Amino acid sequence: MDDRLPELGDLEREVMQLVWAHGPVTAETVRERLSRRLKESTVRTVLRRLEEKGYTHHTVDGRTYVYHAAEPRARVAAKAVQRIVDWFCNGSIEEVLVGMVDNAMLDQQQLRSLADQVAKAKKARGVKKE
Amino acid sequence: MDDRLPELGDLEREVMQLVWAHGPVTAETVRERLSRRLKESTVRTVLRRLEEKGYTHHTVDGRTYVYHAAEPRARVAAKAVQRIVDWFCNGSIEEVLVGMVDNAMLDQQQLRSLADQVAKAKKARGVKKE
DNA sequence: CGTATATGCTACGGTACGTAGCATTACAAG
DNA sequence: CTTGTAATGCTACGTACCGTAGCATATACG
Repeated sequence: MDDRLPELGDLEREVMQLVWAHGPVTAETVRERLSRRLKESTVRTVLRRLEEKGYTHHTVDGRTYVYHAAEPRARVAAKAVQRIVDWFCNGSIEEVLVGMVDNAMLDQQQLRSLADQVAKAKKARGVKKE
Repeated sequence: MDDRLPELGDLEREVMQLVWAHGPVTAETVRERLSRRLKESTVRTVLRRLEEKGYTHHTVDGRTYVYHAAEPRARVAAKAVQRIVDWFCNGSIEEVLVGMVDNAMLDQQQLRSLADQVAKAKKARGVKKE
């Protein structure tokens, strides 16, 4: 339930954004929305690789593959961050946050308000895990 | 002052850990401390690439290159996190933190205590930027 | 001058990724 | 049943990155 997802290339990431943004998608719908105009087979290859990597899974509608995100965007992002933390800071999230504050990406007030938002978000969603 | 550092491979990351952990280092000292036993030239190549990538810079002591970390570990980690946030969450740090809580990497109490620690760390270091 | 040591430069094999072509299959229309 | 169309399956190719290392060269010291 907690596998490490492999990293993504630029195009793969761009495609995942589309998968997350516009519900389940087909190769065609992805192709239409991409900035660059790529061949169908290119898009399909990317989608297939994303599935191999565990980012999506697909269902079949008629003859057409419909791709769904395997995990919500926020969770994937969180895992990516977790990996960073493990790599660079021996698992210490504190150190990273301190670095962010230090780097002016974040200030204390923001951090505090984040704590509130998170608490609210959790409560709003219900306890779900109990 | 705010360039995007390229990503690192596994060995490169391991070497950076040593650079951060044990002050300025030479290729030899890195080699001695590495888990695997690698050739000198290998270590030097890695160090050189790290410098090209902007992670280190070197000074010369006699004939020997001494490598220093270009930026503190926490700052590099923070930048890496920032990149994740940009990629996946359109710059919303909130979303990532919510995801982390959701993923049980972090809970509200931790987050709150982090806010305190960060505040304390900042104060302890002095205002430095004003 | 010769020897040890440090650097400069180049290389090679594997893997990931962007990109795409070709073969094949399935279903619908005639 | 035959044929065309649309979707998939499989393979490939070039480039870049990275782990790994060899060989050539320069320099300090005895």
